[in-house]
Amino acid sequence: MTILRSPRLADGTARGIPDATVARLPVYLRALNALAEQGVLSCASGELAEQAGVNPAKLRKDLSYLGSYGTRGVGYDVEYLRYQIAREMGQTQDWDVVIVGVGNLGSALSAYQGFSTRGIRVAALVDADPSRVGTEVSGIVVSPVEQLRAIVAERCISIGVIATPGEAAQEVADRLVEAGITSILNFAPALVQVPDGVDVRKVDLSIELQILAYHEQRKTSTTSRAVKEVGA
Amino acid sequence: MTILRSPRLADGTARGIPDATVARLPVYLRALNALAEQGVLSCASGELAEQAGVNPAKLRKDLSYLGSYGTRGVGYDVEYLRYQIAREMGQTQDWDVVIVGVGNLGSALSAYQGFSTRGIRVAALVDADPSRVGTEVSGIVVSPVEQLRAIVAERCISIGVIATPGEAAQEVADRLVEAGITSILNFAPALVQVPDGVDVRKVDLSIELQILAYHEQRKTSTTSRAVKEVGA
DNA sequence: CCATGTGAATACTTTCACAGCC
DNA sequence: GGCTGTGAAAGTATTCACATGG
Repeated sequence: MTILRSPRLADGTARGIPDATVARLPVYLRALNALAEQGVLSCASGELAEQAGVNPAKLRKDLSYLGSYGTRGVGYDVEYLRYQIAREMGQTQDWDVVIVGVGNLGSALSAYQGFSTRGIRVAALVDADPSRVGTEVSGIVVSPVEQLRAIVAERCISIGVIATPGEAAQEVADRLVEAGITSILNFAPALVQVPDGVDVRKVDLSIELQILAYHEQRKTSTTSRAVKEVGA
Repeated sequence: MTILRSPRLADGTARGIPDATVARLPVYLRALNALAEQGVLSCASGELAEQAGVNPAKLRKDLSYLGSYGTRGVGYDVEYLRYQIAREMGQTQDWDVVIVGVGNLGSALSAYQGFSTRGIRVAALVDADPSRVGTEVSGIVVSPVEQLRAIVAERCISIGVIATPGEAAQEVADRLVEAGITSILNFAPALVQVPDGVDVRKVDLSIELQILAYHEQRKTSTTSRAVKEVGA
C-alpha cells in the first residue's frame, strides 16, 4: 500500500509528473504555439527542443510522462501535442485569479498581456488601502479586502496573487486561505506560512538579481580565484 | 592552505557553490537581517532554518560550502554570518542595473522598494518608444535605447533587465550584449539567445500561474486518483 | 553536553544510447 | 532511414545520522 509518487503506476497509468517537467510544459506549450503560428503542422523533438531552449532528450523524456503522443520516425503533430499538454496542464479551462495589492506591481500584473493567452484571467483586484478601493485598474474596480471571501466564493476563484509589501504578506495569505484560496503566487519579499493543502510559489525579484550579481562577481574576479586555486 | 570548497573537481580543486545553494543564500541573508532587526545576536541552524523556510540540515550543508562560520555547540553569530554570506554573494558593493522597457512592469520594477536593501540599484531606464523617452519614472529620466552603450559604459553597468513585450526581447538582448552587459534578467515571455559568457535568468509570470493551475487541477480531481492509487 | 560540519544514503534530474516502430 | 520512447548511467540535490570539537 505504498503511495506511489513515481511517474507511472503499476497498471501503466501515467501519473505524478515530476516537478521539473511540470515547470517546463508551459514552455513547450509556448513553443508549440509559436510553431503553429508559423504554419508548422508537424515537428521533430529537435526542432521543438530548440524553440523551447532545452535538450531534445529532455524534451522527449518530459513528453513521455504524458503518454506517447509522437510518431516514431516522424515527430509530433503540433496541434495534437499542443492540445495534450494543454489538457494535462488544466488549460482547457480558464483560471480566474484574484490579485491582492494594487500598487505598482499589482497594477502591472493586472495589465499583463501574457495571461489571457495562457488560460489565466485576472478576475478581481483587492486592496487594503481605502484610497485605492473603488478606483478602476485595467478595467477592474478595486474591492476592499473585506470582500475577499465573497469574491472568491462568487467567482469560484482558487488562485490568489500577493502583490503587497512584505509586511502585509502573511496577513494577506491568511485572508486568502480563509477565503478558500488553495494556490498562492507570492511576489512579496517574505515567506508565508499556509496550512497543508495550500500551494505557494514565490517569485522574488531581488533574489533573481542577487543571483545574477553573484555570477557576475565571479566572472570579474576570475583571475584572483585562479591564483587561489592553483595555490591550493 | 586548504580553503577548498566542497564540490571538488577530479584534481581536488574547489569548484563553485552549487546553484541550488546560491539561490538560497539571499533567503538566508534576508532571514539574518530579520533576526538582526529583532536584536538577536546569535542563532542555531534550527532557528535560522525556520526563518528561511528550509530544513536545518540543508541550511548547514549550504553554509558549509562557504566555510566554517559557526561554533559547535553554540550556533552562528548573526552579524558575522550575515557579512560572510553578503561577501560571498558580492553584496559588499551595490550593483547598478539598467531596465529596458518602461511599460507597466518596467515602471513597477523601477519603483520596487525591495532592491535598495539588497544591494541592487536601478541606475538607468531605457525605452524604444519616443513618447516615453524624456519622461521621468521613479525619479529617473528615461533614455532612448540608442544611448544604451554609452550609459552602460559610463556607469559600469553589467546587469540588464528586459521588461519589454516578448517580440522585442531578442533585439533588446542583442543590444544589451552589444552594449557590454554580461548578466540579463528577462521578464519577457520569450527565450533569448546570448553568446557564451552572458548569463540569462528568466522570470515568467504566466508560467508560475500555469504551474499553480496544474496543481490546482490535480487537487480537485483527487477522488478519481485516490481510487486509482489504492487500486495499484 | 550541544549544535556544527560532513560523509554516506537517498531522492531527484538530466543525459546517454539504443531498441522499437513507422 | 529516421525519430520516438525509455531503460540505464551520470550528475545534482536533499536528507540522515553521527563524529567532532567548542
